[in-house]
Amino acid sequence: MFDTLDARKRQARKVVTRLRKTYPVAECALHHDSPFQLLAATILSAQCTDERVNSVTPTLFSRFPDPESLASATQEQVEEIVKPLGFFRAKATNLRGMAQTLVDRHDGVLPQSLDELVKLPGVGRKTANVVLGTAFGIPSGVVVDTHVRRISNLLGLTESQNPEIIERDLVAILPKKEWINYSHRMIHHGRQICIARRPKCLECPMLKICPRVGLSPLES
DNA sequence: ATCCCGAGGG
DNA sequence: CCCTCTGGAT
Repeated sequence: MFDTLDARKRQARKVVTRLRKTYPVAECALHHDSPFQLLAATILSAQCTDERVNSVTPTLFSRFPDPESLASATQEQVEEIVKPLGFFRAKATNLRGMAQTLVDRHDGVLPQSLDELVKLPGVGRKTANVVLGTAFGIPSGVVVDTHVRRISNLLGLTESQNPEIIERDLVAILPKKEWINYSHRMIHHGRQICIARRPKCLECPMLKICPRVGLSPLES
């Protein structure tokens, strides 16, 4: 769609402008009171809406508010709490392993580098970028989740389906200042307007710059 | 490429 | 019934 790097940068600028105008406050929707809790909530958010994560984290964090307490929890205790989220065995295992690793190797404190965060059980680039950007204000990359992937493809900002390549493409055309906000706003946009199943194109602030329009019937 | 896993929408 | 929801590990 956009052949040159320059063309994609121009498109990216338009997208960023309209996102900022439409969603002035870009915030993380996962409830948390500490970087550790944000990390735990983000691990739980895999293949599951943030609302559902928020429905179990009050219980989880009231019983296990920090790495030490979560590391000492039993598998059954954690599974019971996270069961409604799906993947409950893997998520419970990852949460406990993550907490145990923090206690054993990091003095119970979150490392502030992508390389170290990614070594924690259940933590990939997406989760590490969320924590670095949102909890520590360190823009180490762009968070690429299902919404960012889908809409970035739709808007012609990348052609790839591979999250790592998508992140590389986005990093190349977005100002570093916008990395964190871009993801938060895209995720919000994906949930409210550009919904995967049934996009509300007629309400979309980016209708005029969306290459999809004209190629297929407009969704209401 | 496949598995983990459950809930809700269309 | 199929798809999607802030993925990650094997």
